[in-house]
Amino acid sequence: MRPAELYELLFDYFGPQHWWPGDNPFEVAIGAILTQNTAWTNVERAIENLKNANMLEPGRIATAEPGHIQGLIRPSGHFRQKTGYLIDFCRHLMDHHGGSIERMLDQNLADARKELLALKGIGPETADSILLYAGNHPTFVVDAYTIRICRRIGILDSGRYDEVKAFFQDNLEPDVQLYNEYHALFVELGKNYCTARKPDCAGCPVRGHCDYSRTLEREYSPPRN
DNA sequence: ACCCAGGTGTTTC
DNA sequence: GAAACACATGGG
Repeated sequence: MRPAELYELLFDYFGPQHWWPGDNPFEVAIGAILTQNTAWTNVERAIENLKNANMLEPGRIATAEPGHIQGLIRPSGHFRQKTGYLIDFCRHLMDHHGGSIERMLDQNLADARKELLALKGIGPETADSILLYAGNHPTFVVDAYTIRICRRIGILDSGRYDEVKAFFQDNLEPDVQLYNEYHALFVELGKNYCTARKPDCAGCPVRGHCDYSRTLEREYSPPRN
């Protein structure tokens, strides 16, 4: 099965996903950091707390007391670590882009990506999420679901981020809306069917294409706690 | 009481 | 390089 066929299958089954939830590019970026290894419902609480405290602004977070931010984003988990990430990110925006994430992302894709990856707490997936969902750049987002599902289906063997990303970008047109839906559909499929360590194939839209039993012994899982 | 969640950084072979 | 571990809350 090719990437374009898989997309069609998933889209026909799940429909449009309307990602990314968020009122503006800055909120999307904050959400991308907060959702690292964390359920989205917990991130919603954290973002709501930031809004209610009138702290969802680059200038506010950049100069905030860490303890203040920690208390607000506590529900999203890893809250001390993520507080540092948020403050560093916002200071960078203030120091280099006048506090405007739009300005930061309004440059060519490669340069913007490199700049994001240089920040502490922003790895490849978070960088690509921000570029795609906040900056409308055509960059394919890879996550643990993407890797696990592709290996089970057997359309891909590598578990390395850059190789998986390249596989999709080499086999699809660089289309922002396509990449947007595709990643969201992988997450939806992963949450509902291709769960970690369990087949759970009843009703799965890729049932019949899946090679779970063969790949079980070298199943991909994210880092354990 | 487990296991997991829209990862990343650090340490250690 | 690649594994292994820390980071942490909330839901199933």
